[in-house]
Amino acid sequence: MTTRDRNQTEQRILDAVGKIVETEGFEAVGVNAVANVSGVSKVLIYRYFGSIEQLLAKYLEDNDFWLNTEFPALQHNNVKDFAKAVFRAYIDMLRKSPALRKLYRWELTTNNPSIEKLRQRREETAMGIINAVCQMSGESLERVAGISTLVTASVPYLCILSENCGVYNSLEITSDSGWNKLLETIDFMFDKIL
Amino acid sequence: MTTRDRNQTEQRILDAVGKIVETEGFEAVGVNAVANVSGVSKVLIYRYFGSIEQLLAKYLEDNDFWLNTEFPALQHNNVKDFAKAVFRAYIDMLRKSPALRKLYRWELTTNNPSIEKLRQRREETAMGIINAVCQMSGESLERVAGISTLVTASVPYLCILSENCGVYNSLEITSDSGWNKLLETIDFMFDKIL
DNA sequence: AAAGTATGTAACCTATCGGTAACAAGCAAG
DNA sequence: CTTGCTTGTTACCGATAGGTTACATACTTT
Repeated sequence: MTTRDRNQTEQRILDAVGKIVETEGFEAVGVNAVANVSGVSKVLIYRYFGSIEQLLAKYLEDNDFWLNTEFPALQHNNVKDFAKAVFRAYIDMLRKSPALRKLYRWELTTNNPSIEKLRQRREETAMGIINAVCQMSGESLERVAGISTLVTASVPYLCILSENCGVYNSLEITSDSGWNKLLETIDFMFDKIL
Repeated sequence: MTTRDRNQTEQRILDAVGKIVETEGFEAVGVNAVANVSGVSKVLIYRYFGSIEQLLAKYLEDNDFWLNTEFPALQHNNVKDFAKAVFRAYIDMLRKSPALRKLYRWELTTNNPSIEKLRQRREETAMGIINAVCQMSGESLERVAGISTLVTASVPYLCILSENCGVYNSLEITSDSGWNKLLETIDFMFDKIL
């Protein structure tokens, strides 16, 4: 394009990254692919972003992927409902966002400074919530962390898997039907445990 | 090599696949890589196996990756101990085998007939166990399937992640320490729920 | 108007990928 | 011995990857 507008060009490049990420994942984000999808010469990618790594870093920065949904305000009266709501939001987030699913998938095959930073922020957010639940419920840190881990680790796995596989343990993970059953189980678990 | 022994050559190729899978994962298994690692001309890979897909199919067939550990014999007297033992075995299996971790990782990014077959067999095995637990405990299928899903989905996720990340929700997923805490939580959960 | 800088493209380079053709050498059967 | 099949290697092909060089065009500044 001969628009001669650096800001617009940069945005065009970043938009192309987003499109590729959503459809094919971070693994597919290369100079040639971005150049083709954006319609911009690949030279400009290097000129404006330095490298693909830095381009991806910028993309991650723009779409702030560290646990960004505003979590339901801490309701100090009811621990169980709070915990349930948090996980519900977490599941919704991952089920709705292809890009986020692709990010979680990418993290399983790759490691780099951007990802480590993301993980660190996520860890902080998660531990904040976990500590809050600990105080509210009187349960031990290990217990709450353990339960939380079972849920927050299985969810991305199932969400990623659902793009290739329809049924897991007889649950339809591609439709609300299966996820509602899972949510019921999670609710039940918190009722019994917390 | 000029050994002139087809069986041995085929084995050499398959061994190379195994080595690549364990270290770099299924994504890295290409003709050139296999040829280099095995020291065999890549022409022979095509001649003896047809394609990389078929080579991988053979590899998966040889190392039977469908939930293959002999699970603790069904103890009809104690449901909880049975469930705990099953998951303990599952975790051990995944933590011990790099190849199996790589397989689970591969399944999240790829789909093909071999993988679908694996998933189907796994589904059957899992549902066999789940149904057994249902009958023993009197719990509903949805409940048992839900709980089982939380565990069997979070475990591969954490095992894969542990190759790039040391701590998750304050748990050390790279050492026994973290996993023991998780096992305690699982035990606790079964005590409270089943 | 002239010089310098910012924006853009086309063309090229090297490396590597999957895949094949052509050829060399061993071995078995007539 | 010679014919024919099997096992093996070398060398090549086209496609595509990341990355760079060289050049054209516009805008800004003096």
